[in-house]
Amino acid sequence: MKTDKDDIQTCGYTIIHENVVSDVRKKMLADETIMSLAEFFKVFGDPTRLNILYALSISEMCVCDLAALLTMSQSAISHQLKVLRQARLIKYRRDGKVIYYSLDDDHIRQVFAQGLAHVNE
Amino acid sequence: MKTDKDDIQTCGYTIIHENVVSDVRKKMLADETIMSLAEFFKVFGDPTRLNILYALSISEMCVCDLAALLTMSQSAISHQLKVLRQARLIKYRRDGKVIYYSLDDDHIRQVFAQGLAHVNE
DNA sequence: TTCTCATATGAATATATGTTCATATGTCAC
DNA sequence: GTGACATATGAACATATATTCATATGAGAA
Repeated sequence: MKTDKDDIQTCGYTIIHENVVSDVRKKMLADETIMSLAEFFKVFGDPTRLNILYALSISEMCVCDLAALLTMSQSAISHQLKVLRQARLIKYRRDGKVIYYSLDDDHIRQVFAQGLAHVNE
Repeated sequence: MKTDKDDIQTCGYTIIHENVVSDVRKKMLADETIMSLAEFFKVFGDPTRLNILYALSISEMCVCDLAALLTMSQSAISHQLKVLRQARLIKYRRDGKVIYYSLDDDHIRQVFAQGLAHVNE
């Protein structure tokens, strides 16, 4: 029967605390869950998208309004809106030629709040 | 005195709803705040860092333990730990040759919870 | 239909980012 | 001091990503 010592190499994978590692391993999140979480937070990791989300948390807006507000090209805004749509964070409605975007997730404001709590600590 | 119509061009910056835009503009976050927020969330936007943070939310761990747990190189883990340190999300203590990392932010678990709420909806 | 305008999207480009590899640092044991 | 080991770090590389540019789509007006 092998002892702990036998497993210790150069830290190619020295498990210094086997019990801790195996214990934590049991409680880790599933890979897909981690992946989904990372995708979710990645969306918040860009200033443009944060600005869009924050603006939409104040009022429904059309693409042109957002472009004017953020002084960015319509194309850039549209591309980011697509990302936000795919993340199921925003929804839209069409009125003639104009498309109005708004938030489609209840957690967004809370996520903002928690981020701000960290930033303003 | 110019009317709204005068401002409408090709949408190079057509402000379709001037009142909405000026109204929202007043309530927007400061640029630095948005930047800090983006930096904060960007840290959560990577599976490796999420795994590390989640593991540390269960137990304090050393670098080798984390490498073994996540089946990644010590170097890769160290680099990500540096990112997490710079984001002030983790702290460490030294015990001989071993360095133990742990969470250094109370919001982390809540941020996880909110992310999971979105993912599991 | 044809024109205009609001929006969407594909391709290209520049920049950011995660991992690896090699090496450096720091601590303990001898 | 020297050697072993845990960790840190700089450079290189490959991949991801945000914006721009050009163009396409879709809807109302004439």
